[in-house]
Amino acid sequence: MTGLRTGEVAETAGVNRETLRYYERVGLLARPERTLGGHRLYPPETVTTIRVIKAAQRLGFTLDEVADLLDVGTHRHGGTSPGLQARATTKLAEVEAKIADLGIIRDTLRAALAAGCDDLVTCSHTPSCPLPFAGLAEGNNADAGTCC
Amino acid sequence: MTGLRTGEVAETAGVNRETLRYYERVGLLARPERTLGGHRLYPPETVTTIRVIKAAQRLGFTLDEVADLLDVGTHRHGGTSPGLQARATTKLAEVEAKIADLGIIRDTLRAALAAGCDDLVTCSHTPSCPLPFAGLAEGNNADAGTCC
DNA sequence: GGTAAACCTGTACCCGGGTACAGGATGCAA
DNA sequence: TTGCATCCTGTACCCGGGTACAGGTTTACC
Repeated sequence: MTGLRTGEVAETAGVNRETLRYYERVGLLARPERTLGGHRLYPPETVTTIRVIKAAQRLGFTLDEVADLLDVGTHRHGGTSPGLQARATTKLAEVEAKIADLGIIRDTLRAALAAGCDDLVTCSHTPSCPLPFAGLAEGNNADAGTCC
Repeated sequence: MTGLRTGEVAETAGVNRETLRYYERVGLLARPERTLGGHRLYPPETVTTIRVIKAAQRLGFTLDEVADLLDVGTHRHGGTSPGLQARATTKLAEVEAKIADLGIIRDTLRAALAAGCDDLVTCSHTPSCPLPFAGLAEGNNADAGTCC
């Protein structure tokens, strides 16, 4: 009847105690044994599971996806859902897209700094402004040249 | 007593009508004039304001920050808060940090794919596994050996 | 056997950025 | 004047990922 208690697991894994309850609630952690008095007794590998969850989360997976991934690991008999390799490939594409997107944003911010923009509303009327006020088709033409 | 009505502004600016009410609620849009019956009558520049908001949002600013930026533009007399240049500099650093972070994640996913990981739980017990189950923020990149 | 720390439960709340009603009132054209 | 589109208000809900009580047990140690 050994096992780790909530506080021990939480501290070892570096998460809040409430987080353990939360993970149990949403099905990420199996319901552990209990003492006679009702206190949770976690098997030691729970700490590993939580680290796995946190690592996957850090890779960009949502908790729902992590739950699927853990299921894949534990009872992958039917093979109905794609495995980690397939999901990682998908996720990699997402991450790369996000990086590209942020690259554009970074370049835009740099351009705004270089152009000396200091007032969004003025900029939005200035044709030479690098900020992407997409589709300001009509509207009055302000002076060209230096922005804002 | 002319002006654009909610639906016109929403459609022209490409947002939901409810979003206008929401922006008004949180102080991003000034409360517009009303008809005698209580319908909102927006000045035409509201469309521009909304586009500015959306553009700033896309650059990574939160709505709170956008509100500040718009205030800076309209009554920047006291000069108590930093201007767009300063904020953009800060935001640029944040974006660059996020890009770097995602780069690590991308590399990790690639390593996991290269190593053939297909089971998180097994991986977590395998010393050669490239997945970062222990230390996350330290930027440890593993080489792709065979895993799992 | 006393006391303090740890634990239990349920419920509500937080963040940001909106969206979705329901039930009335207005605006505008025919 | 009628009919329908549009608009009004307030309130509640959504997403993800937790956090924070309050009020009551249980466990551990001395």
